[in-house]
Amino acid sequence: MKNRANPSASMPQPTRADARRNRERLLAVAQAAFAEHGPNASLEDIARRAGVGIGTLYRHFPTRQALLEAAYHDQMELLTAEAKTLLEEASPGDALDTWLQSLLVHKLLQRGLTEVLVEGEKSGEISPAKARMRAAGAALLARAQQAGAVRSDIDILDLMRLVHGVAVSSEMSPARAQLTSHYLKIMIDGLRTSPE
Amino acid sequence: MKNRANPSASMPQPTRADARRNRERLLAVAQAAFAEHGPNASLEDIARRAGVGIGTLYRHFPTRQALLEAAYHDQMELLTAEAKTLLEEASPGDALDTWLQSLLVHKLLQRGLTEVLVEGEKSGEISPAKARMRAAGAALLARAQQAGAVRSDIDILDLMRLVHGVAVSSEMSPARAQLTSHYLKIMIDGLRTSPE
DNA sequence: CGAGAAAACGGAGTCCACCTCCGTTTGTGA
DNA sequence: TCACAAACGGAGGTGGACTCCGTTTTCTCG
Repeated sequence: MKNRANPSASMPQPTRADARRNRERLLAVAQAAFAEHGPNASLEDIARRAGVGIGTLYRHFPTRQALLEAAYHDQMELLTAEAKTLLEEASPGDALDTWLQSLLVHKLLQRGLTEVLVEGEKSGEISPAKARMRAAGAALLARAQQAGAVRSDIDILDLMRLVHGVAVSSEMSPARAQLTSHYLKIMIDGLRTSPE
Repeated sequence: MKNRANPSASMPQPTRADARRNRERLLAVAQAAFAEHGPNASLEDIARRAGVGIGTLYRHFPTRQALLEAAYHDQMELLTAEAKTLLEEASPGDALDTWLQSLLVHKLLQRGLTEVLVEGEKSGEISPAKARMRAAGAALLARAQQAGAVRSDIDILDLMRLVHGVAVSSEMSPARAQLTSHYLKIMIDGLRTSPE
């Protein structure tokens, strides 16, 4: 039984110049494609637009999920950073709300981020960037819970799933943006209520 | 511009005996297939298992959506009936909660119902069964709102979308059932809080 | 600078699903 | 019984996912 593929999801730093170049182009095109067509954008199309063969795409990113994660790597780092900053904010509850809102803004702009963040739980294998973001979010959540601002019977995974649900709820309506913030408010109100 | 296909989504009562028979078999197989593989089950497979050609499937149900709606027709009628019954219940708030819970139970058992209920909003064309169910749910919601048990800034569509979100949230986890009811509770708490 | 090996490339080929079109079969009413 | 509309079914075109392997490119070392 040989170990699955490369170290972290999709080898990060190829050695050869052409490989690195192709990886960059693929990521750039993939970001645009996912933003435009959602997470099911055609991989053959992405390869074509990046000017590489389909085989090259699959060598760099063995699964769709790997490509998605790589494409949203920067977004996730941004959200990680924001969570860390928000840890300084005076009100733990407000800090968490703000972060959840940021999450949704990113999700709206980058359709497909949602899937990245929630998908692949059972399949083990969480990318480092995603793990970092989760850890940062967990800290924010824990602080809010200790302050009594948020019910204690949820963890960071629940939170991610719920945000995912909110994003999906409003996805098909033309007035997505308004609905999303409306639904997020409702969910946040639900989080505030203590379990008992 | 000729009118789109037949009267309501997918002609309900074919005249010829063989047609009616095939329609039944298709529906039975489709229900099983959607339950097992979700709303993206292979249509060719459904046709094969029903012992008819793929052309026959498409003649009866021009789109996947039409097949889904027909397959879940009975479920929707049940939910409609339940909503009407619950209108008699003493506590308007509890009645709504109970109904939402039923919705989710059906959704869990019949993966894909969710999509049926939410999908096809913009595309106009709502099947009569769905419309009836919505109307019944709307009555339940209105009563709860008038009793002050539920915030007033949502309508039945919001409610359906939120329930859809809850179903999706918990879908990928192995412990779906527990998560679902947990998330539903959170959402219901959020609904209770009045907007101001 | 010029091999030669290793790494990377690319696309043809396979598989599978969607959906349409039209020649063939079947049920029904006269 | 027969004629004809209704219904059937599957071949075929489209397009995406993913694999495999002969060819090309890059890097390294003498």
